[in-house]
Amino acid sequence: MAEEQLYTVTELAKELGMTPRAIRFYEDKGLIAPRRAGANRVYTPRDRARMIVILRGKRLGFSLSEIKDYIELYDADPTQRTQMLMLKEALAKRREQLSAQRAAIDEALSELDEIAAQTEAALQQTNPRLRRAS
Amino acid sequence: MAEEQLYTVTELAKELGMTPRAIRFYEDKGLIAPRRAGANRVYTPRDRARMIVILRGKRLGFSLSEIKDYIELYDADPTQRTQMLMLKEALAKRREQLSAQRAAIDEALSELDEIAAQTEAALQQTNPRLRRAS
DNA sequence: GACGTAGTTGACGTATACGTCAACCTGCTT
DNA sequence: AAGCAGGTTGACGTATACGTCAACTACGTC
Repeated sequence: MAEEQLYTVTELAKELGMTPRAIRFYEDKGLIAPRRAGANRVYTPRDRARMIVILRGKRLGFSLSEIKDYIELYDADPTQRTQMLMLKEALAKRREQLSAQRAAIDEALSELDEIAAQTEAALQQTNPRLRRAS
Repeated sequence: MAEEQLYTVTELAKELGMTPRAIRFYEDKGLIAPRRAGANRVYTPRDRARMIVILRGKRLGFSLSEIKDYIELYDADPTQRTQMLMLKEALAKRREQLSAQRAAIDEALSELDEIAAQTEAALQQTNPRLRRAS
């Protein structure tokens, strides 16, 4: 049996580029439940993998409670079709949201450019060098 | 002299698709300061125009305090070059942020699609119809 | 045995943009 | 006079994801 690497909160946090506080917070929210050595949290590679999944969820813009829901489904049975289908649906939904956000940003960008152009034009009017040059 | 249209909070709110509470909130934050008739707020077309500028700022993703700052600059003197230049800079900066957000969303989208593909593949494995068909 | 390091819990703070009361005032109408 | 619509302020609540602090415990060391 290969010895499993074990981590403390601080170690795991450092490895994953997060703070111990955040990890404990996720535990409070029921996203992860490490074993204990006395009162101290002890994380296994499995826990580490789980944290990575959580972080990926965050990157994708899911809220902690959404992440929790999907992790729980997965915990129940990773091979269940129903759960896969739900995941697919959730992904599609999130895709929609992201696309919408993207579109909103694009709109904001063009409105912003418009304003910038107007500002630029106004600047030309008052530009001391150009006032005579034109 | 044409009679200036005057609005109550509720009227202005309705016209601009917002709530009276929001308008009062902006006032608290120093973004707008309507006249009063006794204790009641009275908005002029100028105030209305100002609110529209505020709303545009929000659409562009500026925070209320940022909006306040730029409105104040504009109040000081709308034709000052310096202020125009500062505005231009702020717009450019915001443009950066938005582009970055857009890029982040694009990344999230492809990561999401990747996961969806994996999920799909896993589904194929367990799909009762396809298990024999293939 | 005092000390430093690390860990624990619980409580409170932070930021943003309002929503939701509650209690009160006011003018106008019936 | 009574009532209603609509306005006012102030205080507290909401949601999210932690940060910060305080007070305490446990462990190994010198």
